[in-house]
Amino acid sequence: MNSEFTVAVHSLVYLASRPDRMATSDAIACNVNTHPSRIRKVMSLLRKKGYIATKEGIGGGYQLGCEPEEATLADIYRATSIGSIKPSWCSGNEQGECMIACRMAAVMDDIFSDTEHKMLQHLESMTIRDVLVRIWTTEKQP
Amino acid sequence: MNSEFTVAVHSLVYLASRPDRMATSDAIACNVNTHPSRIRKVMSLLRKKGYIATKEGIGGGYQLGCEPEEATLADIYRATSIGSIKPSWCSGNEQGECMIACRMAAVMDDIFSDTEHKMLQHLESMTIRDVLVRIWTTEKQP
DNA sequence: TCGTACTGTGATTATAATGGTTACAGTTGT
DNA sequence: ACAACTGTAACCATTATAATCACAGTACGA
Repeated sequence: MNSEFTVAVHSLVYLASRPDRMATSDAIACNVNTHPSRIRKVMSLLRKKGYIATKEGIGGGYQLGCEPEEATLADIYRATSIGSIKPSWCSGNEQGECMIACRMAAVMDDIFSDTEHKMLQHLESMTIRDVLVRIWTTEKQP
Repeated sequence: MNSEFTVAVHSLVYLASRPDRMATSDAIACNVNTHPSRIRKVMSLLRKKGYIATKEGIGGGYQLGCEPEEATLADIYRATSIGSIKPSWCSGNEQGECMIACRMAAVMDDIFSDTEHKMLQHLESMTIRDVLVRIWTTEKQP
């Protein structure tokens, strides 16, 4: 899982928590604890999938483009991190003679793909609203 | 998922494919396509969990310490990659005033932990033997 | 018992991935 | 026109990853 997912979920939860469901990249970045430019990049991904509406120019910023109880973590994962379960390094050698060396990468690909699918099924069960509720009900660590 | 998992699975499948279920780190490294030293490090993790027996000295090497149909990918994941689903970067600020900034990291930790658990349930259903069979039955890409 | 072929592990280096930062063009309300 | 925003690309710093090196320890066999 890459950290764009974390940034995306945090940003959406933050927006969902605001009365007008709006904020600038500066305000979000400050809450997420990263750079506004990074927020804008992630928001750009979310906008393409309709989870965010943007308003440029003065008084602009980002607004939630969906209901918090409708956006699932699976949606967010698909928008920001699809494929990230698979490590970039691959074993074996496609051109070799040995069947194992030659086919392992493809078999592992399938396994990662199946595993990601299972993971998505799980993420499907959690929404942005659920995350917000978890925050409200989690005891602050002493 | 980190690539130690890939190395571990590949190595075990390779061993399982050999008549005597033995090989040196050099032979495994050559098949996996990495450095023998890396293989030895991963084998070290697997040995601690009993999936591998090692024999030092001349004529030594690694031998499968389990039945291929008993070692699940979940076992291998636990031995090599536990926790790797969680990105190293965390959002928010634990010391802050804002509930969201303050608690998001902990909530995301829980989510990652639950998700990893689901992933393990899935990996539980596949064994080293299954991976070997997949390799034997997968058509080589043209 | 010495030499060779192994493993075990720490240290170092090279490379790739990640996150932070800057820069600047485009947009919009005042 | 200008100030306050977003959109994106480019670049730099840091971190993570994989490769490599180094060398001590072990075991077999001549």
